[in-house]
Amino acid sequence: MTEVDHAAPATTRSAPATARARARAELTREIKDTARRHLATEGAAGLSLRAVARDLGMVSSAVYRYFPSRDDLLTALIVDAYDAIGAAAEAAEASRPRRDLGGRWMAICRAVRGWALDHPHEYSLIYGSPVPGYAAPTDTVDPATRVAALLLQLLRDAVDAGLDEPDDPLPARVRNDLRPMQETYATGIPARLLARGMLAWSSLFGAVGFELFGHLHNVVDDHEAYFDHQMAALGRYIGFPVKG
Amino acid sequence: MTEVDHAAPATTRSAPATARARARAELTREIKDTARRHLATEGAAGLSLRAVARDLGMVSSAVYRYFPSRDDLLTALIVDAYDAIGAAAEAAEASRPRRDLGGRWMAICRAVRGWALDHPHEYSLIYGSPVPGYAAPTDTVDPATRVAALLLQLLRDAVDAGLDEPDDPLPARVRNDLRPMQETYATGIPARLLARGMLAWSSLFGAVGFELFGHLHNVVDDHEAYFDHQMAALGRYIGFPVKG
DNA sequence: CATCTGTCAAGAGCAGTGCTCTCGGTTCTT
DNA sequence: AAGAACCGAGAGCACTGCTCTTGACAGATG
Repeated sequence: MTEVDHAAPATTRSAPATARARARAELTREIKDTARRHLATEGAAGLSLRAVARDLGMVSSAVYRYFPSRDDLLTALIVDAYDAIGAAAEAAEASRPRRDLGGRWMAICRAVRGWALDHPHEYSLIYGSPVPGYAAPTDTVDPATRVAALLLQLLRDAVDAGLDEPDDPLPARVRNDLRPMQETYATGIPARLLARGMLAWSSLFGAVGFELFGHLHNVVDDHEAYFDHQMAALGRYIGFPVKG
Repeated sequence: MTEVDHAAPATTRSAPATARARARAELTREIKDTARRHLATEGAAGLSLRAVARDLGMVSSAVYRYFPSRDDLLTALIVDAYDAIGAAAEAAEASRPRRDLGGRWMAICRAVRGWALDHPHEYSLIYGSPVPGYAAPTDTVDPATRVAALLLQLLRDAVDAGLDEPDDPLPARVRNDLRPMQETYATGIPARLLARGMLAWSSLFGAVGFELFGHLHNVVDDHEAYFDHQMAALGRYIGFPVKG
């Protein structure tokens, strides 16, 4: 989405200089949009470049001018999906008062679940099994961290608000292993608390995945109430004051 | 895997009466084996009936005599995968003394992770995003419950051993929602404990999925130690005595 | 033993896929 | 205005899942 800016140094970023570049940006967006629509109905494996081209009234080979391969188109969709779920979580979290740690935690959880239910195939794309034969390029790692960054900030705020470090045993091996990332992204968060937060992190996506992928079929009926309870319990486990 | 038995009422089940039936069973197994091998290298979406046939030295249309469609072959692989991971978990759990609740919990967790790492594509098939355009038939639900059944038995044993029900708040809505399945599969397990167990259940697969699908890249290095610690913490959260 | 029925592998063929290459025409740059 | 870069169209390659037909064979029946 920012390739144009990289390639055209001396142009304003909102309106590309040439008409060609403008048309290109427009068409790139349209391709992604229809691809996303196809993704929503057919799923990732059913995403066909030819079908997308057909929908746009162009010939299949023309699409290759914009995305050199099907995987590149997929990558663009993955980046967009990470950005979208990150933005959804950020918006939900920001709507809560900063001191309401439990509310912010629940807001993030609900936003993640809500976005996943609204965009199941896009969620599968980023948190489901990786598309076989497709290796996520490095462009995807940055937007992929937005939700995690939100949770880390929440932990940091909790520490500032006086949240005690839990007294779990934490093996030295794990403590040392976490140190590099702790120093880079989680300054100020004690290791034991960080470990608990990371457990909550993967458990959140585990719960969403279980619901979305059908593993709660015939087990739970009121998925929303169930999810809310489990995430509240998880939040309390970390130490957030969650009412429930 | 039991179609022959259903269709041939008056035959011993170990040795099919006719040579033809024997050959058929043999070839069915061979097709599944090579399909599994292809799955391991190409992934689910790359599973090609023609390629499987080629490997077996037969023509593609012949495979359709054994599996009416690609999806049916996939279903067979899914059933086998559920059975295999269930068997792995059962075997690991059974190797622990019955009273060692924490050890049994950790054995199950490690077995699930170990099997997943050994068979990543098969794991993706059953616990990753569902294959698009493919609806899991009812044949798959039974073997899919083996790991969960193991955990429920563990909870039951814990109750018998005197494990107290946690004093979390549990909304009446969730309690009522869980009642039917509680009465069918989880008799004797108090609702609050059951809820915690189910959180651990989805968290276990969330953790395995996160590792397998690359979400811990550049976050954790020593995945095994990290996993062990998180599962130990989770086990203690349920109330199992896990040393760590 | 002969015959009849059901099963099997083989091959051709259909519609679809990702992707490459070439061919003209347009557009931007110098 | 000339040259370069870009673009859409079309043909074509190798592949896919799947269907249909054909001829060979095995097993039960007369």
